[in-house]
Amino acid sequence: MALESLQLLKKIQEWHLGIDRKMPWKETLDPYKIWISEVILQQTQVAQGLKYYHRFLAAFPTVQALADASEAEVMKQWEGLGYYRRAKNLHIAAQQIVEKHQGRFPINFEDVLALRGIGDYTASAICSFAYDQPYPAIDSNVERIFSRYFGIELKKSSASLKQAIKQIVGTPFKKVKSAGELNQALIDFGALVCKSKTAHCDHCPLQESCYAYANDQVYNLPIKSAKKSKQERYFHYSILKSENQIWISERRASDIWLGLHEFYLDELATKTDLEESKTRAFQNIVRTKCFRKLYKQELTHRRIFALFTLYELAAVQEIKHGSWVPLEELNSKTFPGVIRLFLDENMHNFIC
DNA sequence: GACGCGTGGGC
DNA sequence: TGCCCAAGCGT
Repeated sequence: MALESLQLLKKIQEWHLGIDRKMPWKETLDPYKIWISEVILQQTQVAQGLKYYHRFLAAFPTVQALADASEAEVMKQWEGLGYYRRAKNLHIAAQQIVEKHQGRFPINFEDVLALRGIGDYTASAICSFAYDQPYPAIDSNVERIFSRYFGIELKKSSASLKQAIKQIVGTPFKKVKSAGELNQALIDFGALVCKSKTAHCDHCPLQESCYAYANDQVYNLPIKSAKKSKQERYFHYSILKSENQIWISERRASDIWLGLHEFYLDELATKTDLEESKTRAFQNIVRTKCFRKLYKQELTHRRIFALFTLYELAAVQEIKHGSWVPLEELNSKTFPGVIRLFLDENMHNFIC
């Protein structure tokens, strides 16, 4: 028999008393720092985000500092973390805060939710952690706990599952002492006990009343959506070099790697096309160097293959949608993983 | 509601 | 190895 929701929440809070999961953003009530941590942690593991959290706050200690920075500086701090729209949106939201809230992070839930890149989860997390407002922060950890415990057969990440959980916890959430601590307890419980792939049912305090455990459904809940096949894409990059400058452009379309830089790109239809791709006819080519290695980068829904060719040109020439930058400045630009890897391995060869 | 968006780690 | 997943959001 399942516990009443208030009892369930109290059990999880009780469990949390014995947990010591130290993280820097737990040590502060500064909504700015909490905001940055929450955005970094969107779809990102703590171990991966920790370094970026410290670096980002050192570079931009306040909302005002972030708003005043250039987009390029913000992107550079985010390089390697992925989901680059998050960085762009942080920058936009900082400017929203300066314009609409005099640079002070808003306190009202609706005002927080209105900021770019902040959805229901992040607004709830910030308002409960920083201000102790009674909003349940329903992330994938929390979905998993309730879906399993009560046997809610709804799809992971679906609005219906979130709504069902809100129904269950809405009233009890207002009765517990600290909403922030409760949200933290739920997230930690999902991350440490009711885990996705290796749940620790053996020492779970809720085992005896858990629906999924009793019915052997732990790994079937919440319902997973059907996996899509991974599409492959084939990029041939021409690195144009002249007078010790390199031509780069910024990715602007609604595509992967928004806001990151790249070299002159030809996208090809097939892997054979890429492997057999000929050198290109740029003007005034002095020398051509083909790098034979086929680079590969796995994204969640894509597999990128990339080949690189270096062209030394007699003179800098105007090419649309990009600009020439000194070779020494290349490392200060922001590149996707596969280009960064290529540069790290080959940049010393650029000196002809 | 479905899809696209990155990277690193676990098994 | 290949596949799944991780403190989601915007379109």
